[in-house]
Amino acid sequence: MGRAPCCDKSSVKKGPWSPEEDSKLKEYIHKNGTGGNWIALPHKAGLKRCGKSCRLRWLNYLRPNIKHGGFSDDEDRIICNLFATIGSRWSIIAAQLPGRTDNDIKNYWNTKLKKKLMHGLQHAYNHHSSKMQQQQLLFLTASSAAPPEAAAGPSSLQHHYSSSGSYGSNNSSTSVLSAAAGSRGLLVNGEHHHIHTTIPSCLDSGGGGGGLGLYLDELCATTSSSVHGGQGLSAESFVFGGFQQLLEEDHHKAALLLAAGAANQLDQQYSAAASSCYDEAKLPLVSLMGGDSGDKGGSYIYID
DNA sequence: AAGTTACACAACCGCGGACCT
DNA sequence: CAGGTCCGCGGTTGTGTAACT
Repeated sequence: MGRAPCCDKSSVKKGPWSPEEDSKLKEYIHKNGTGGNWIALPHKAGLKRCGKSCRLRWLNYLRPNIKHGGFSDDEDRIICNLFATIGSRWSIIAAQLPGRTDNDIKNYWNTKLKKKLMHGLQHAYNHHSSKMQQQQLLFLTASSAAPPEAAAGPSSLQHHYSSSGSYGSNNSSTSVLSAAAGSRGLLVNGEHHHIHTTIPSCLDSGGGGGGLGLYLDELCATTSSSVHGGQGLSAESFVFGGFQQLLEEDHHKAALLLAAGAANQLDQQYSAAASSCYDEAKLPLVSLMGGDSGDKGGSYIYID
């Protein structure tokens, strides 16, 4: 037995709302409130609409004090940072931005902010990696590009952390990061790859050297690393994403490019760190993680 | 000027979970 | 406790319009 439909689809109007419908809905809610029952509301308000449609229209458009468009740099930063920490939990992100709706933020992210970040990263990457300038930089998200295995989340994947240095793990941020990472999948080309992170000397805040080995045993893997202690990646530093670098000549190497910092800091932060680290890196440099502890932190990830 | 493409935004859909009976 | 109902969320699709050819 299937789920009962929320309304009679054949008798409700769909598509864009007319000004008359808007005013009916506004007037009704101003007089009566939502009544805690969106299903019954359209009938009471004299609207031939599904309750869910009314709810959406009210919350995303008609509700007082709604702001549309024109996101500020501060808002960009907040969105990036929250996306880094909790992933695509738009309602939670929206709660931090008065006047913004989850739908608005989601659309803004998908249409503008993601591209803005990607462009900044690609620009910096190309600038500092002439060897790879012919290669394809591909944005990846679990929902759109990663294969089903990756989209299935961490439980379907095997993550092994191997330590080749002295670092500790932070369980609290592990959980946050795993949750965030679980919503994404990062495809690492078909073979067994080792991913290492290391702190570039220029950015190391003094916590000591050493690298983190993160083994990805399967074709696909979510990425997560929350090792703290100065060497690792922190939840706060994990901004979004992933990029996949498909290496044409060295075809089994793939790279993750994880954005760092807020959108308007990307070029500056990435460029500075990448330029000082790139020369040292024997393996393809694929990622910079911006630090959460001020401007000193940061890590690279590379894959061999 | 007409046709096509790209983009931004609005709206819909289906699922999971909370709540109620 | 089980089943039904509804809400809220996130992903996806649809639509209008600006930009381009």
